[in-house]
Amino acid sequence: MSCEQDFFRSLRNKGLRLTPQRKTILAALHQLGELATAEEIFQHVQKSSSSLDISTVYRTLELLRTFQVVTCIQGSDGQYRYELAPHHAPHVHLVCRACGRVLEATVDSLQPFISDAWEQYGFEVDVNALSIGGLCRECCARGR
Amino acid sequence: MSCEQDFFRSLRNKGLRLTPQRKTILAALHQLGELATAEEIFQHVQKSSSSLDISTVYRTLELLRTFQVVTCIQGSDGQYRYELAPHHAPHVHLVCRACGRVLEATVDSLQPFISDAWEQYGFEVDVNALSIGGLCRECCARGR
DNA sequence: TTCTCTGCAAAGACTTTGCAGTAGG
DNA sequence: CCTACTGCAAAGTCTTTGCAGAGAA
Repeated sequence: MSCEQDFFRSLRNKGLRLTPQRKTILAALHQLGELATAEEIFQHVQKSSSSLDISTVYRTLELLRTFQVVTCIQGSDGQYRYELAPHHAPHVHLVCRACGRVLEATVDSLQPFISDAWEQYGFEVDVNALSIGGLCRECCARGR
Repeated sequence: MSCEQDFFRSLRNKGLRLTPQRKTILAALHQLGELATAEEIFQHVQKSSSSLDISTVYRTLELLRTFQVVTCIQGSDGQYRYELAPHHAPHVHLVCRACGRVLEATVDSLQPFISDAWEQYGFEVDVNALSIGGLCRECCARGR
């Protein structure tokens, strides 16, 4: 995966190292695909018999975040959730406050707001780490 | 403040009670105005010599939230911040990921997105509890 | 070899919960 | 007078940190 190569290069530029643990976590992120918590990544890695510490997961995710290899949002439960920075189209996460489900939405219709935030407030919206709270179809119907 | 009257009515409807602590916390929210953490509300109340427990603050904020008297967002530090549900125009919070500052933006330019989320995904956006991450003007300039 | 990284264990920050006494309606 | 509410203390959850040994470059 080219992603690892890129990451390795970024690391080397700063005198940092590509350890097996870091490879493993990067691989887990690929496999999990969707937004995953540190704990979920940890569990996933445990299953594939590699052993590593949860603190390493946190440290690595933070590192990946500073390199913009992953993005992170907070779910409705307050936990951080990570995913690989999209090579595919940027998207927004719709987080249901009732059931916690996360939908992905395109950002097209958000464009006016993004421009507006920039022009009026000089605020640069993190398009790739956007989470929008609300109620999903099912919870709406259920009258929550 | 009419807000307290309304709250009292809502409480009574459910057989709940309007205690001095609840009044105090509601007053603190009025006085603080801006987004405040549970801890800040607690501190504020301490100063005015009323004594109450931090757990009561949490419990009351949760109650106020279920009655939609307050809305709550998470700051860039992951803490929950509360404010009275706007009688004034709904607004969005722009949260700077670098310095934590929170700006308020109007929701007008967000309208296309809100409609889109509803039409395409059946998702009802919480307009009053929206927090958008990004970089504020200063942190942008500082090259973060 | 050098200096970053890891695992371990412990601490930290914020929030929630159980319980017995207090007090609102 | 009933039962919701509070303060207290303790536990819980997620995340961070200090340190000494391991291992990448």
